[in-house]
Amino acid sequence: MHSQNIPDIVVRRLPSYLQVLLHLKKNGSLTTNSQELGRILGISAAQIRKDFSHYGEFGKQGTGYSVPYLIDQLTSILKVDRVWDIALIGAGDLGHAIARYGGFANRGFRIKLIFDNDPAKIGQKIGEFTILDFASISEELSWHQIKMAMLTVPAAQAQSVAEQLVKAGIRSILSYAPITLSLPENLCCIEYANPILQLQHMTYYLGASED
Amino acid sequence: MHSQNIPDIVVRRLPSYLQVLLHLKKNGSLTTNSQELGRILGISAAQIRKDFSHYGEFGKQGTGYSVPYLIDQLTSILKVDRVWDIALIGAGDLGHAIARYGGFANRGFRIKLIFDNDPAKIGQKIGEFTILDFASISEELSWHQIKMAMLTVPAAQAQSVAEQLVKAGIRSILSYAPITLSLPENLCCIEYANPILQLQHMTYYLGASED
DNA sequence: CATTGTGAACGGGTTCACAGCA
DNA sequence: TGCTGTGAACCCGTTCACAATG
Repeated sequence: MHSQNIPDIVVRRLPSYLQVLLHLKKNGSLTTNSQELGRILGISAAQIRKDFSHYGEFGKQGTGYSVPYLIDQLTSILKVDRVWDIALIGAGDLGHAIARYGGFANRGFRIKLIFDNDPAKIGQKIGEFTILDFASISEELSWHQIKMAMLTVPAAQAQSVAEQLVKAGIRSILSYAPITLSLPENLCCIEYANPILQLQHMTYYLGASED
Repeated sequence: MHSQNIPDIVVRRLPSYLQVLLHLKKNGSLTTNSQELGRILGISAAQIRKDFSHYGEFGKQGTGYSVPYLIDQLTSILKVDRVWDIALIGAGDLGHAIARYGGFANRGFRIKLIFDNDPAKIGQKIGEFTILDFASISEELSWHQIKMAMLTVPAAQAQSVAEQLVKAGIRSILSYAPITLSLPENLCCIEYANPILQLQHMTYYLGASED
């Protein structure tokens, strides 16, 4: 481990490295190298080596990297060598879809509680979950020691709800609301999931002739 | 309009500018300025002015920007001054959820066709849609003049399906599959939607003490 | 007088190129 | 020989600072 302040742009690439390594492992690869990883991810081999070098020396000259060892290292660095419980806030269509989606569990994340503030929804079931009253969020999060949330409430409520989440102890928010949240950034880490923005980025590059 | 090769990192910010402007307009603002936009988005005012300057001079000294005018400009630049039809590939849980999600229509995107290759699903209904046979994708896309696709098939099939999409005329793919697609990049623009990667990025910053 | 548009300066991320090592 | 790890060079995006202007 070499340095304290590793650029966030480096940190953002680590999860995709882990994803590729898990894929390689599933296909039976025991070793890989920076060139192969770069080819798969579409980035340069030098960049991958440099990124790893922020955390230590994981490879062997002439051989490359041990896939299982590198997976262990990245898993540890990303702190996903454990299961993180998540609170889902907002039991609308999107919230329902996410609650029913099974893809998180096998990657170290587990949706544990679901909240809404609509009296008509509170108490109802989504699969195994019972929708809880958002008014009780502080006690529930504290009891279950939950630090991460997914936010699927309407845009108009997202800022206010996010502020209450931080007050209730949430330290990371993955927001599906199409607004930029304003929170004390030393208290809470925010990521946005917004397919509209991604689609608009792509239409930019679609030629005028194409319809 | 000043230049031809505008950095992609600039292009990626344009959709979020548009998002904020639409939000301001809904709240009744007729004008804004680079400082306000920067504050809302958490980036510097200089950066916003520089970004706009790639495309023209949209503001007035001393006054700032007209919100409706800037919306028009960005809408045109991003080519979202029209409706884009989208093909949804994969009618699993995620595909169903996206098909039922109503948030695309009011932003210029419309899911038009849904495909799957599972005989048990072909012909079934999702809301208004009938699931079509993936084998007929070329004719359908060509008939409907569709250039954009959302990919919600299992990871194991994603690469092969993506290749067939490109052959069938798709030029932009928003992929929900947790793998990196390898496609001729002059033929197809790819975006990835992968909440796992975003969650792993956030756990990196969650202190060891927090559980 | 407030705010834009922009050349210049700055800073930092990427690539290069090679020493070092299995 | 093959590939890593890394200082140095390079490149490019961001910020600065100010002339221009309604």
